Amino acid sequence: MSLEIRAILATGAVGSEIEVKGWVRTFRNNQFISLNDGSTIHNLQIVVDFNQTDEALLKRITTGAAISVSGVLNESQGSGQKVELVAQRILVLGDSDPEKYPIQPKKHSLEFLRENAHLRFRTQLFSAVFRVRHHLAMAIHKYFDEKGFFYLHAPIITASDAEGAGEMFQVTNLDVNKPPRGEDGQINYQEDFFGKKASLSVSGQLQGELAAMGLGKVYTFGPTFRAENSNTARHLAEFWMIEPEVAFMDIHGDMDLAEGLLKFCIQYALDHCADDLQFLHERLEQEEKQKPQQERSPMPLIDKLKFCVENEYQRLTYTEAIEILKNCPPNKKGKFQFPITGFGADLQSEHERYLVEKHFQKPVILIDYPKEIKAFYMRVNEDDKTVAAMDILFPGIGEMVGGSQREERLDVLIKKMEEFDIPQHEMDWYLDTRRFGTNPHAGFGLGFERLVMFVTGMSNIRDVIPFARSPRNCEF
RNA sequence: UCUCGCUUAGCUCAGUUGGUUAGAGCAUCUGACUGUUAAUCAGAGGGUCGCUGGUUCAAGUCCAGCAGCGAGAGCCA
Repeated sequence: MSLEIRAILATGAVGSEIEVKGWVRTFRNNQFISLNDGSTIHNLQIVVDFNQTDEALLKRITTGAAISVSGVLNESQGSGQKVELVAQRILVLGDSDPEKYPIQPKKHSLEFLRENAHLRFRTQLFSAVFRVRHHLAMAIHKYFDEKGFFYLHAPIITASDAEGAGEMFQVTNLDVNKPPRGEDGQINYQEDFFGKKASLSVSGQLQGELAAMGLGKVYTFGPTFRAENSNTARHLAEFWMIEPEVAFMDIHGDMDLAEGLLKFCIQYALDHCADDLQFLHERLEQEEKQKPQQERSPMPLIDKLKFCVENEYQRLTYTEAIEILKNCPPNKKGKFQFPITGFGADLQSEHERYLVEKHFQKPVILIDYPKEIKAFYMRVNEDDKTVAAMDILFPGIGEMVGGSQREERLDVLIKKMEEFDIPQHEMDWYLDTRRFGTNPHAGFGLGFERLVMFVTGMSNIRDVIPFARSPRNCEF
């Protein structure tokens, strides 16, 4: 039985005879193997007596090779590690041709590793990122489970295109070269697999609302698809989203739920990923040193994470934010590309960044947006000008969470749907929630990859998902 | 989709006002050394300068188109 390196480093007894399996990171001095098995960021040092080892075997111990080693765990004579494994028997399980293996014992650019996404799990950086990603996913489930939520599997294929969250990917098994057409020349979707036009889901919210109207508190956590031609470091065509939906809850409860979730997840990562976060922290500090003083982040990674757990997020209304922005120096000096003149304007990235990174210097929750710039299902406030929407903005990330209290009044909702040009007959099942036992309820969407970005300090969203899907890119 | 930038060895990059045979570090290979931690020392191999076309006696270098990648913006999570 071979042991995990994580367990050996944590509890391995000096003098014990053990076996390990892993991949060679480096082989120094014909004598020292750095072995990693993915269980931890740390490597186990294997000591080889090259005088007693077959030369042909030594030549096969190359970067990337999979090996099995048995021997005795000793206290290390070197200063880099406490214990090391003195090899008695080494087996090469899988060779790795050093002339061809792309991952070298040297620094690689993130772009290069992205092109080699199938091999990047073998680097310290990406193994750390994906271990953190795992723990954050566990934290999501733990938070909701402890609060009595039920995990709802919303459908991935949907025939509803009224969610308005973005462009959709069509799902069909019709022959795209010669689809069946009706007399009017239009494609006849009655002959398609579902008997109607279908797409990949852009949001599980509407289905979440249906479930919340019986189960009370539910959340979804699954893949979500947007066919937008977005080419940024913050968008993916396929990403994972968490969408809780709660009956009998207003916008303030919604904010508490979201802020609590973010703090819980960040604390969970601090508790469960200390070694990986330490590595990411140091990596980021190295990177910051390369940057000019002005562009440097005001806080190192772990301090920033602790700050976001310990401090209240700044809550303010859209109208208050507009006042701050209208009177702020960059607006007065004309530094904004989109100057703020008054109520009604949608906030651009530059405005959100000013509020979060310059003015408040902490996460910000904005509520009560003008009703025209938000989705049809958000509840109209008493002023009839704003809706009970909330966005949580994070430094360096932008919008982490978008949520709202839902419009529970049937007549108001129908009127809004007319204003937004949403065909009522297609959404009858949704309107039934307002016809039968309607009540104030609320929910939000959290972009999982954006949370992973924030916690790991990675600056490109394609580096926190195993295999990124983005415009013109569907490799692996 | 828009704006800007980049594309030179396996990787990261340098390459002057256009001018002989395009360089460095790392990696790889060979040898030496053998308690290393990005090991060290000596040597070697490695290039269709993204693609297509143009200007010129002469193009890695200038121009145009295309492609890919990146940064920012829009859309949003």
